[in-house]
Amino acid sequence: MRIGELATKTGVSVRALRYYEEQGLLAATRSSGGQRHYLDDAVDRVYLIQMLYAAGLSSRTILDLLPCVDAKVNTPQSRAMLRAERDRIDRQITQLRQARKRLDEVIALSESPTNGCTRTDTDAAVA
Amino acid sequence: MRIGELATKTGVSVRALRYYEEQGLLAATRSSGGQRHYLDDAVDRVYLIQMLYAAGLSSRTILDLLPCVDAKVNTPQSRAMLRAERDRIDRQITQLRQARKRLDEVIALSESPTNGCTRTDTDAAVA
DNA sequence: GTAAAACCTGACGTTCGCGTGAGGGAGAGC
DNA sequence: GCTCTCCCTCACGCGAACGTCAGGTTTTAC
Repeated sequence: MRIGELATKTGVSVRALRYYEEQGLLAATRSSGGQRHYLDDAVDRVYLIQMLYAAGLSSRTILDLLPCVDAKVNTPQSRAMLRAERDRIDRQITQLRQARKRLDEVIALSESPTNGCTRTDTDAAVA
Repeated sequence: MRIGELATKTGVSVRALRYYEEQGLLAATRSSGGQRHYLDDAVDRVYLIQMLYAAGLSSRTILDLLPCVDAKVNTPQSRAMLRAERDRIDRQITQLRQARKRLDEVIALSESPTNGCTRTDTDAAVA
């Protein structure tokens, strides 16, 4: 398939797909005219890349990890890298949970009936 | 205390603290010579700001939320904002867990003894 | 009173993951 | 062969959270 189709299938912009290629994350063959052609499994590849981006990994880190995910590389170094990233994600989840907890406390306080100035949306609608 | 002390106490750079003030997140009094002076509770304030940054909130969002955290503002709008951010954090945690799961699968595979090319660090040390 | 820290205000630089034209070729339908 | 859509390669822009000089002032220590 060509780049436009891959873009609509994955919901990722054409610009982003070209950027992924530039970063070495997504390979494509070229037609005689220079246009990119992708195999069907590129769709999953893009999803995977997006997932890792969403997890806060940089292009560089993803580039290092992809060969491990493809099981083409399996060295002590690559496994250490995988574990390091997993641990980083764990720490990030912990941080997020702390922030969430903190926000929850504030929300609970602001919605508590003991707080004089609490007003619900329905109150506001009535008023 | 002055800005340098606050920086070392919190582990945040002097530049960052000045940036927080610029964004309206962190107030400071000034000496006659123009130098910033902070109260002791500024330390906790900085930790809170860092926590919210780590949770992916922008300066602007933090600026909007801080009065709620200080319980100085409690309107239907502010509560909706708090809940919206909490939900965003929840979604982010979900995404992170997915990525973590994916990495874990890869790690399990790479460390599985059925995988021919698995080699532990101790193996490497022996070899 | 003098030197060394520590501090001040601009203001430009950096990184990342793209968005957004500009200007032109490739490919499919008629 | 013509047009229309899709695609190509530069290449600049951006927004966020600071880093990093430059050039000058304040505070502190001796």
